Amino acid sequence: MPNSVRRPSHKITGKMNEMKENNNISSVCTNSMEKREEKKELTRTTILKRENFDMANSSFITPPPATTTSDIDQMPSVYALSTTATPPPPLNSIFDMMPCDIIGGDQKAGSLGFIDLLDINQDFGTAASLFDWFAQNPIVGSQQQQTFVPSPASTLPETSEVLNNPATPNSSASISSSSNEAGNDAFQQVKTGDQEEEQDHDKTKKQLKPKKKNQKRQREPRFAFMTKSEVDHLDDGFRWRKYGQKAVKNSPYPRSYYRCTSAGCGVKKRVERSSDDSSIVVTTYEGQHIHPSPITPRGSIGILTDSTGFGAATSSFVIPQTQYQQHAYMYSSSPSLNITTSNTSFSPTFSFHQRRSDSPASLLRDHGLLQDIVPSQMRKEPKEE
DNA sequence: CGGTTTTGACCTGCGC
DNA sequence: GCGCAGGTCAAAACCG
Repeated sequence: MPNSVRRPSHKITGKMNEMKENNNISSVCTNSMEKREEKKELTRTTILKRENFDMANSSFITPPPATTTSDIDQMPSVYALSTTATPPPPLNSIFDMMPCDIIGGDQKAGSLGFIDLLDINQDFGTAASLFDWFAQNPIVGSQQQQTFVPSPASTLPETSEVLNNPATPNSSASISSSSNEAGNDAFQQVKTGDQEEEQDHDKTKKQLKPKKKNQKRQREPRFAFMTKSEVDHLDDGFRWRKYGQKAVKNSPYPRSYYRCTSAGCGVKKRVERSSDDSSIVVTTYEGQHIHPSPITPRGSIGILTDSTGFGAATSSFVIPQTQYQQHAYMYSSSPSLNITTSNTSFSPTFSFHQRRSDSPASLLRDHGLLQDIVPSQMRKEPKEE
């Protein structure tokens, strides 16, 4: 499926060669066959994981394999950053039992659908997947407090990390839905709050083609998450075309740029590995999908769909998400960090992730990602409350 | 042949 | 203005 490296080794840039010499990076191979085989191996892992899940019954056929013996086995450490103004709306679905930001920080209609979660899950590589955890920890109902397992204080998060932003990956949000009008409104607020992007859809193109001078480039809201995976490009249910790759400063790993292949859809995403922990992949989405996911056929999982039929068509979940807190939250696994959900309104009792040099926030901050995701004012450390 | 990836060149924003 | 780094373009190569 992936074309992998299609050029002879001599085509690889010096930087890449350098990277290969210094790291055991799966994505950096000067030998195309090597890389291809490597990809196959990774894909195999992915498939195995998917097979563990009974799509028809929405349950695991066999217990998902645990990867560690730590608390992380119990539940994934999930970190999230949300950048919107108010708490998310009520979650009256399966999402009630999920860290909302995992399934999407989308302000319009929820981002990553259940299917998409699966897709992500399937590519978690060796990490204990979120889905694994969900399957094992059927937290049902509301008024439930979820305390996420802390990640090792000395290192990066062990499993996955979600950084949320108004924008979400496969948000069906751009398509109006009776079930999430509020979400749409909220989304508008979010967009206008951040920047006036009425034609955000066309904006991307504009900013690419005739780059007018003195016209400050405005970016789509972003949504980023971190996953521990051997696979760089996670399958999120959408089709992407790689349009660029750049070496990242202070990082041996390159950053790849992808664009949604759907006509008119300007959603982009970039994927890079953490320089500190090569097993962690940081995926950043930018923009809103204006179309259903083309690769979410596992419809039996579609527990929730949106009334427009959009969600139904895609088997993706649509969360009438509105706005999030106008701060960068860390859905942390730290014992002191809790997420409490309510059945009437999603008013998570967020606790700010304590500043730690090795925290995901600082990680992103230090590596230039956070600044792209979270508005500057929000990047400021939350005040003690 | 159409779609995707690769990759050097180019553009843009920003700090100095 | 200059240099740097991030982001994008687009031709060529590649794959099914």
